[in-house]
Amino acid sequence: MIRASDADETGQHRSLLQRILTVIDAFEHNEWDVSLAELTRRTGLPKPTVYRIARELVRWGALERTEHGYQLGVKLFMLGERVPRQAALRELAQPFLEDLYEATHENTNLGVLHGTDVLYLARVQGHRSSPVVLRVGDTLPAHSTSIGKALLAYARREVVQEVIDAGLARHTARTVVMPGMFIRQLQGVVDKGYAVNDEETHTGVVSVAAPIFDAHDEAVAAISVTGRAGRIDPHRIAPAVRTATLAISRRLAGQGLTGSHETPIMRSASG
Amino acid sequence: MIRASDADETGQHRSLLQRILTVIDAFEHNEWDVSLAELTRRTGLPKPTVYRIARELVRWGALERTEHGYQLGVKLFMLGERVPRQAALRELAQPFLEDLYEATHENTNLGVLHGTDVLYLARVQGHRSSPVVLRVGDTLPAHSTSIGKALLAYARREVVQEVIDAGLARHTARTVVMPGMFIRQLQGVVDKGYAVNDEETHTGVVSVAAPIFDAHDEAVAAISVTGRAGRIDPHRIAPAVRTATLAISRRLAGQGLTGSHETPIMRSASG
DNA sequence: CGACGATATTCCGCTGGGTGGAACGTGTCT
DNA sequence: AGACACGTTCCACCCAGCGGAATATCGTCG
Repeated sequence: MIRASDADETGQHRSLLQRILTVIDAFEHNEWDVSLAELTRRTGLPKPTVYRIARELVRWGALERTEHGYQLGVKLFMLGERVPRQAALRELAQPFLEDLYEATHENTNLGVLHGTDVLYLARVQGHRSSPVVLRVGDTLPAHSTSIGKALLAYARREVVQEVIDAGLARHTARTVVMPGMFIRQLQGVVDKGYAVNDEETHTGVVSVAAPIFDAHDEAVAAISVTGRAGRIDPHRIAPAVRTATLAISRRLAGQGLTGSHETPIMRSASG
Repeated sequence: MIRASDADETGQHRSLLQRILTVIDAFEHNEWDVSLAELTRRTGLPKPTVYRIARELVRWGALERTEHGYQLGVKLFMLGERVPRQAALRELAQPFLEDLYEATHENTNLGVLHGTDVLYLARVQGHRSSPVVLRVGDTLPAHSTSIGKALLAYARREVVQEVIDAGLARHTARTVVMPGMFIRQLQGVVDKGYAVNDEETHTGVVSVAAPIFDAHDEAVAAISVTGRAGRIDPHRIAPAVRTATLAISRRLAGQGLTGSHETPIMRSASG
């Protein structure tokens, strides 16, 4: 049996740190009142243990007490905003997202690759936005989003292979699920300079994305505009998206923001 | 002496949990390459301890390895976006922030009270924004910001007293530092329905804010528009801000979002 | 080139912080 | 009142975590 004796798989939590993280991880998106008993159930940890950990986390601010339980605390929000790469990209891209929104009045998004998914870092959302519930911090499969395709088109082969190996899961009738077709699409993205999502994630929703390059010409993020099929024409909007991403790329290169690590942008004055 | 015998003050870290949090807390805003030695210094913890904790946190994703050290990891960003109250308010307010930005082309902000400070939850920032560096997740003293005054004007007496007790620190020549004057200003806010910051935080920067009320008529957040003094007239913009906050308040009440705790907004379908 | 200083990483025997089963207190059903 | 579920406290056991010290690694001097 390959099954190691560690016996984590099912939720064996050796170290305290593991347990703490398990507790925090037990909270789903936007849950506002998880009881201690519920946490005990989800984590599989003994009740007193969860109780103590939760109490300490509350003291720190990572959790907050609610009427009948706990919720994630404001401290985590503040910490999340400190994460350097995310913060830097967001800050740089935001004005351009605004421009795009103002020009199109459709949702505009900023996303990066995170494994085989797209992680959304920022989003400009108006009143009559598309029906899709998509929050900053959420992830979607890379192969069925315009941002994902825009990034994969310029990514290393292994990354693309990883996505294909993970399986091109079908979400709608139009989702591209054949590896050959998918790779051909990515080549098309390089040719045109932008990627289109034609109802491949949600029926009735289309989007167009273009990549942002850093100083090393690596595609580190992408911007997309999303809207209802029929109401917007991705190919007509594409030039605007490209204009924005080119501008951002230029700034990024100027500031020296590099690839996945080492982010010398906005370093403190001590440098 | 009030000083408890706990002996935390200087950095006595009894429990492992304390230590972990100390390590995470050691990261400042947007730091992208903190060495292990530096963390050791900041936390005051033994080197091997910091090393082990950092390694585990990297495994989990709360930290990431960089060329010569660590930075806060994407996992924290994702967690931060899960925090229910912040996420709910942001999502609700964002379209209106966009409206205000489009109408004024000045920075628009969403903030809440956090102790005696204002915590900024969202921000719409254009190209020719004011010179003030203000990031989402940052805090500023409540008494010298328009959002802070808008919220304090409707807050309970104790909260206002707390701010005054903390000291009305002077930031510019125009900062209101006299308690009596300050309280009179807050009464003026209630009369007019909006609060103005007239170069009280940064010279040359003015702003105007109005509060957002929940179903219990508690002021839970506020929206502001910020711009260079002379270029914008707070009193002229105020009606637009108020229109936005009234609309948000109505939606908030409709969804039943309540005060500081228990946030039934967007609860999962199980409810 | 070798010595030095600063850093990252590993080692290992000791110990006290964390553990979790059990008991207790409280609120809410039928 | 009894039954149940939940939050909270207790306490004796014990192993996870500790941290001083040793080792490895790197860059930078004289």
